Amino acid sequence: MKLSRRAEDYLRIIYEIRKEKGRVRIKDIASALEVRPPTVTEMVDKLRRKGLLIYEKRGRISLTEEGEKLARNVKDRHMAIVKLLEIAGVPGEVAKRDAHKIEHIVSIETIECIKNFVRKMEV
Amino acid sequence: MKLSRRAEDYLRIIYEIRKEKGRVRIKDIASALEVRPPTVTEMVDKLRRKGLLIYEKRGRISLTEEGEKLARNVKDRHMAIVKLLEIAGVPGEVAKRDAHKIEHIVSIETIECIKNFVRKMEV
DNA sequence: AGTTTAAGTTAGGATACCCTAATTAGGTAA
DNA sequence: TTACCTAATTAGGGTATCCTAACTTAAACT
Repeated sequence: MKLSRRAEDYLRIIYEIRKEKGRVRIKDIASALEVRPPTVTEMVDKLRRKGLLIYEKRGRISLTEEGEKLARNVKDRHMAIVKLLEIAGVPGEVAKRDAHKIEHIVSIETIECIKNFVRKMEV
Repeated sequence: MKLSRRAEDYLRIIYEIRKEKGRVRIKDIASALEVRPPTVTEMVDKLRRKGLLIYEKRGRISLTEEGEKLARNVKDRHMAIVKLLEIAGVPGEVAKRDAHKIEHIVSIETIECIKNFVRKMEV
Protein backbone atom coordinates (compact mmCIF):
# COMPACT_ATOMS: atom_id res chain seq x y z
CA MET A 1 0.00 0.00 0.00
CA LYS A 2 1.53 3.23 -1.19
CA LEU A 3 0.59 6.17 1.00
CA SER A 4 1.27 9.86 0.78
CA ARG A 5 3.62 11.39 3.33
CA ARG A 6 0.75 13.09 4.93
CA ALA A 7 -1.34 9.94 5.18
CA GLU A 8 1.61 8.33 6.96
CA ASP A 9 1.75 11.22 9.38
CA TYR A 10 -1.88 10.78 10.24
CA LEU A 11 -1.45 7.05 10.78
CA ARG A 12 1.57 7.50 12.99
CA ILE A 13 -0.07 10.20 15.07
CA ILE A 14 -3.20 8.12 15.53
CA TYR A 15 -1.05 5.24 16.63
CA GLU A 16 0.82 7.42 19.11
CA ILE A 17 -2.25 9.08 20.56
CA ARG A 18 -3.83 5.69 21.00
CA LYS A 19 -0.83 4.54 23.02
CA GLU A 20 -0.72 7.66 25.12
CA LYS A 21 -4.32 8.47 25.76
CA GLY A 22 -6.22 5.37 24.81
CA ARG A 23 -8.92 7.28 23.02
CA VAL A 24 -8.22 9.03 19.77
CA ARG A 25 -10.19 12.17 18.95
CA ILE A 26 -10.33 14.23 15.84
CA LYS A 27 -9.19 17.31 17.70
CA ASP A 28 -6.16 15.53 19.17
CA ILE A 29 -5.03 14.55 15.73
CA ALA A 30 -5.67 18.08 14.55
CA SER A 31 -3.58 19.66 17.27
CA ALA A 32 -0.78 17.12 16.93
CA LEU A 33 -0.49 17.77 13.22
CA GLU A 34 -1.32 21.44 13.49
CA VAL A 35 -4.23 21.37 11.13
CA ARG A 36 -7.92 22.15 11.59
CA PRO A 37 -10.54 19.55 12.46
CA PRO A 38 -12.25 19.52 9.06
CA THR A 39 -8.95 18.58 7.51
CA VAL A 40 -8.69 15.65 9.87
CA THR A 41 -12.25 14.52 9.22
CA GLU A 42 -11.41 14.44 5.57
CA MET A 43 -8.19 12.45 5.88
CA VAL A 44 -9.65 10.05 8.42
CA ASP A 45 -12.40 9.28 5.97
CA LYS A 46 -9.83 8.68 3.28
CA LEU A 47 -7.88 6.30 5.48
CA ARG A 48 -11.10 4.57 6.45
CA ARG A 49 -11.97 3.98 2.82
CA LYS A 50 -8.54 2.45 2.36
CA GLY A 51 -9.24 0.05 5.17
CA LEU A 52 -6.52 1.40 7.43
CA LEU A 53 -8.75 2.47 10.26
CA ILE A 54 -12.24 2.03 11.59
CA TYR A 55 -14.40 5.03 12.23
CA GLU A 56 -18.03 5.99 12.31
CA LYS A 57 -19.00 9.60 12.44
CA ARG A 58 -18.43 11.05 15.89
CA GLY A 59 -17.30 7.67 17.12
CA ARG A 60 -14.00 6.11 18.08
CA ILE A 61 -11.01 5.84 15.82
CA SER A 62 -9.02 2.64 15.78
CA LEU A 63 -6.42 1.36 13.38
CA THR A 64 -7.05 -1.86 11.53
CA GLU A 65 -4.34 -4.49 11.54
CA GLU A 66 -2.97 -3.16 8.30
CA GLY A 67 -3.15 0.42 9.48
CA GLU A 68 -1.27 -0.39 12.61
CA LYS A 69 1.35 -2.31 10.70
CA LEU A 70 1.97 0.72 8.53
CA ALA A 71 2.05 3.05 11.52
CA ARG A 72 4.60 0.85 13.27
CA ASN A 73 6.64 0.80 10.14
CA VAL A 74 6.75 4.58 10.02
CA LYS A 75 7.82 4.68 13.66
CA ASP A 76 10.46 2.09 13.02
CA ARG A 77 11.95 4.15 10.23
CA HIS A 78 11.75 7.16 12.47
CA MET A 79 13.80 5.57 15.23
CA ALA A 80 16.54 4.49 12.87
CA ILE A 81 16.85 7.96 11.44
CA VAL A 82 16.89 9.66 14.81
CA LYS A 83 19.74 7.42 15.88
CA LEU A 84 21.72 8.08 12.75
CA LEU A 85 21.32 11.82 13.17
CA GLU A 86 22.35 11.57 16.79
CA ILE A 87 25.45 9.68 15.84
CA ALA A 88 26.19 12.53 13.46
CA GLY A 89 25.97 14.92 16.40
CA VAL A 90 22.53 16.36 15.78
CA PRO A 91 20.88 17.33 19.08
CA GLY A 92 18.06 14.99 20.12
CA GLU A 93 15.15 17.37 19.67
CA VAL A 94 16.27 18.54 16.29
CA ALA A 95 16.98 14.97 15.25
CA LYS A 96 13.45 13.94 16.14
CA ARG A 97 11.91 16.83 14.31
CA ASP A 98 13.87 16.24 11.15
CA ALA A 99 13.43 12.49 11.36
CA HIS A 100 9.70 13.02 11.13
CA LYS A 101 10.23 14.58 7.78
CA ILE A 102 12.84 12.16 6.53
CA GLU A 103 11.04 9.00 7.57
CA HIS A 104 8.51 9.38 4.78
CA ILE A 105 10.84 9.73 1.92
CA VAL A 106 13.82 7.44 2.31
CA SER A 107 13.91 4.14 0.48
CA ILE A 108 13.62 0.81 2.22
CA GLU A 109 17.13 0.08 1.06
CA THR A 110 18.52 3.12 2.82
CA ILE A 111 16.55 2.42 5.96
CA GLU A 112 17.97 -1.08 6.12
CA CYS A 113 21.51 0.22 5.76
CA ILE A 114 20.91 2.81 8.43
CA LYS A 115 19.52 0.22 10.80
CA ASN A 116 22.58 -1.96 10.36
CA PHE A 117 24.90 0.94 10.81
CA VAL A 118 23.15 2.13 13.93
CA ARG A 119 23.22 -1.38 15.37
CA LYS A 120 26.95 -1.62 14.79
CA MET A 121 27.60 1.75 16.35
CA GLU A 122 25.59 0.93 19.40
CA VAL A 123 27.68 -2.09 20.32
CA MET B 1 13.54 33.45 0.49
CA LYS B 2 11.40 30.48 1.42
CA LEU B 3 10.87 28.11 -1.46
CA SER B 4 8.82 24.97 -1.84
CA ARG B 5 10.66 21.69 -2.19
CA ARG B 6 9.64 21.52 -5.75
CA ALA B 7 10.85 25.00 -6.55
CA GLU B 8 14.22 24.01 -5.11
CA ASP B 9 14.26 20.96 -7.35
CA TYR B 10 13.71 23.10 -10.40
CA LEU B 11 16.45 25.51 -9.38
CA ARG B 12 18.94 22.76 -8.73
CA ILE B 13 18.18 20.99 -11.98
CA ILE B 14 18.48 24.20 -13.94
CA TYR B 15 21.83 24.82 -12.30
CA GLU B 16 23.02 21.33 -13.12
CA ILE B 17 21.87 21.36 -16.71
CA ARG B 18 23.56 24.69 -17.20
CA LYS B 19 26.85 23.23 -15.99
CA GLU B 20 26.54 20.13 -18.10
CA LYS B 21 25.09 21.37 -21.33
CA GLY B 22 25.48 25.10 -21.23
CA ARG B 23 22.03 25.74 -22.57
CA VAL B 24 18.98 25.02 -20.50
CA ARG B 25 15.78 24.01 -22.28
CA ILE B 26 12.30 23.49 -21.00
CA LYS B 27 12.26 19.92 -22.21
CA ASP B 28 15.55 19.10 -20.47
CA ILE B 29 14.13 20.28 -17.20
CA ALA B 30 10.97 18.33 -17.90
CA SER B 31 12.78 15.09 -18.55
CA ALA B 32 15.15 15.54 -15.61
CA LEU B 33 12.27 16.05 -13.22
CA GLU B 34 9.98 13.63 -15.01
CA VAL B 35 7.19 16.08 -15.61
CA ARG B 36 5.60 17.46 -18.77
CA PRO B 37 6.69 20.64 -20.49
CA PRO B 38 3.64 22.70 -19.53
CA THR B 39 4.42 22.03 -15.91
CA VAL B 40 7.91 23.38 -16.42
CA THR B 41 6.71 26.46 -18.25
CA GLU B 42 4.51 27.22 -15.30
CA MET B 43 7.17 26.78 -12.63
CA VAL B 44 9.79 28.64 -14.62
CA ASP B 45 7.43 31.56 -14.84
CA LYS B 46 6.90 31.40 -11.10
CA LEU B 47 10.64 31.41 -10.45
CA ARG B 48 11.06 34.27 -12.89
CA ARG B 49 8.49 36.33 -11.04
CA LYS B 50 10.42 35.71 -7.86
CA GLY B 51 13.54 37.03 -9.47
CA LEU B 52 15.42 33.74 -9.34
CA LEU B 53 15.89 33.33 -13.04
CA ILE B 54 15.71 35.21 -16.28
CA TYR B 55 13.55 33.96 -19.08
CA GLU B 56 11.61 35.27 -22.01
CA LYS B 57 9.17 33.04 -23.79
CA ARG B 58 10.98 30.52 -25.97
CA GLY B 59 14.30 32.08 -25.01
CA ARG B 60 17.19 31.09 -22.81
CA ILE B 61 16.95 30.30 -19.15
CA SER B 62 19.58 31.61 -16.79
CA LEU B 63 19.68 31.87 -13.04
CA THR B 64 20.01 35.24 -11.41
CA GLU B 65 22.62 35.69 -8.74
CA GLU B 66 20.10 34.92 -6.06
CA GLY B 67 18.75 31.94 -7.93
CA GLU B 68 22.20 30.51 -8.34
CA LYS B 69 22.99 31.07 -4.70
CA LEU B 70 19.93 29.09 -3.73
CA ALA B 71 20.71 26.35 -6.22
CA ARG B 72 24.24 26.03 -4.86
CA ASN B 73 22.87 25.86 -1.39
CA VAL B 74 20.62 22.97 -2.32
CA LYS B 75 23.58 21.17 -3.90
CA ASP B 76 25.69 21.79 -0.87
CA ARG B 77 23.09 20.21 1.39
CA HIS B 78 22.87 17.38 -1.07
CA MET B 79 26.56 16.57 -0.90
CA ALA B 80 26.61 16.51 2.87
CA ILE B 81 23.70 14.12 2.99
CA VAL B 82 25.14 11.81 0.36
CA LYS B 83 28.32 11.55 2.36
CA LEU B 84 26.50 10.83 5.58
CA LEU B 85 24.48 8.09 3.92
CA GLU B 86 27.60 6.60 2.41
CA ILE B 87 29.26 6.55 5.79
CA ALA B 88 26.21 4.64 6.99
CA GLY B 89 26.83 2.10 4.27
CA VAL B 90 24.19 3.16 1.79
CA PRO B 91 25.33 2.41 -1.78
CA GLY B 92 26.28 5.52 -3.75
CA GLU B 93 23.43 5.53 -6.23
CA VAL B 94 20.78 4.99 -3.62
CA ALA B 95 22.38 7.60 -1.40
CA LYS B 96 22.21 10.15 -4.17
CA ARG B 97 18.62 9.40 -4.97
CA ASP B 98 17.50 9.64 -1.37
CA ALA B 99 19.63 12.69 -0.71
CA HIS B 100 17.68 14.51 -3.37
CA LYS B 101 14.60 14.01 -1.32
CA ILE B 102 16.17 14.71 2.04
CA GLU B 103 18.02 17.85 1.04
CA HIS B 104 14.82 19.87 0.93
CA ILE B 105 13.49 19.07 4.29
CA VAL B 106 16.28 18.98 6.83
CA SER B 107 16.93 21.96 9.02
CA ILE B 108 19.98 24.15 8.68
CA GLU B 109 20.99 23.00 12.12
CA THR B 110 21.03 19.38 11.09
CA ILE B 111 22.89 20.12 7.90
CA GLU B 112 25.59 21.93 9.84
CA CYS B 113 26.00 18.99 12.19
CA ILE B 114 26.15 16.57 9.30
CA LYS B 115 28.79 18.66 7.56
CA ASN B 116 30.95 18.67 10.66
CA PHE B 117 30.51 14.99 11.16
CA VAL B 118 31.36 14.17 7.58
CA ARG B 119 34.41 16.38 7.75
CA LYS B 120 35.65 14.57 10.82
CA MET B 121 35.06 11.17 9.32
CA GLU B 122 36.92 12.04 6.17
CA VAL B 123 40.15 12.81 7.95
C1' DA C 1 10.99 30.67 -49.71
C1' DG C 2 7.80 27.04 -48.39
C1' DT C 3 7.06 23.13 -45.69
C1' DT C 4 7.74 20.19 -41.97
C1' DT C 5 8.96 19.17 -37.31
C1' DA C 6 10.20 19.99 -32.64
C1' DA C 7 9.79 23.02 -28.71
C1' DG C 8 7.08 25.70 -26.05
C1' DT C 9 2.64 27.87 -24.71
C1' DT C 10 -2.33 28.16 -23.63
C1' DA C 11 -6.56 26.43 -22.05
C1' DG C 12 -8.98 23.64 -19.26
C1' DG C 13 -8.91 20.11 -15.65
C1' DA C 14 -7.64 16.89 -11.82
C1' DT C 15 -5.88 15.79 -7.20
C1' DA C 16 -4.05 16.39 -2.59
C1' DC C 17 -4.25 19.13 1.31
C1' DC C 18 -5.58 22.83 3.70
C1' DC C 19 -8.87 26.63 5.36
C1' DT C 20 -13.19 29.42 7.40
C1' DA C 21 -17.97 29.77 8.53
C1' DA C 22 -21.99 27.70 9.62
C1' DT C 23 -24.50 23.70 11.19
C1' DT C 24 -25.45 19.43 13.81
C1' DA C 25 -24.90 15.98 17.43
C1' DG C 26 -23.86 14.44 22.01
C1' DG C 27 -23.03 14.89 26.51
C1' DT C 28 -23.40 17.74 30.76
C1' DA C 29 -25.34 20.76 34.08
C1' DA C 30 -29.13 23.20 35.97
C1' DT D 1 -35.92 18.18 30.51
C1' DT D 2 -34.15 22.07 28.54
C1' DA D 3 -30.29 24.80 27.62
C1' DC D 4 -25.65 24.96 26.72
C1' DC D 5 -21.01 23.84 25.32
C1' DT D 6 -17.76 21.33 22.77
C1' DA D 7 -16.57 18.19 19.12
C1' DA D 8 -17.32 17.03 14.65
C1' DT D 9 -19.33 17.63 10.11
C1' DT D 10 -20.79 20.04 5.90
C1' DA D 11 -20.42 23.46 2.50
C1' DG D 12 -17.76 26.16 -0.15
C1' DG D 13 -13.14 27.77 -1.25
C1' DG D 14 -8.02 28.27 -2.03
C1' DT D 15 -3.19 26.94 -3.51
C1' DA D 16 0.40 24.01 -5.42
C1' DT D 17 1.53 20.79 -8.60
C1' DC D 18 0.58 18.02 -12.21
C1' DC D 19 -1.80 16.51 -16.67
C1' DT D 20 -3.74 16.26 -21.86
C1' DA D 21 -5.07 18.40 -26.08
C1' DA D 22 -4.71 21.94 -29.12
C1' DC D 23 -2.28 25.79 -30.87
C1' DT D 24 1.84 28.72 -32.01
C1' DT D 25 6.47 29.76 -32.98
C1' DA D 26 10.96 29.01 -34.45
C1' DA D 27 14.31 26.23 -36.48
C1' DA D 28 15.67 22.93 -40.02
C1' DC D 29 15.29 20.91 -44.47
C1' DT D 30 14.44 20.89 -49.28
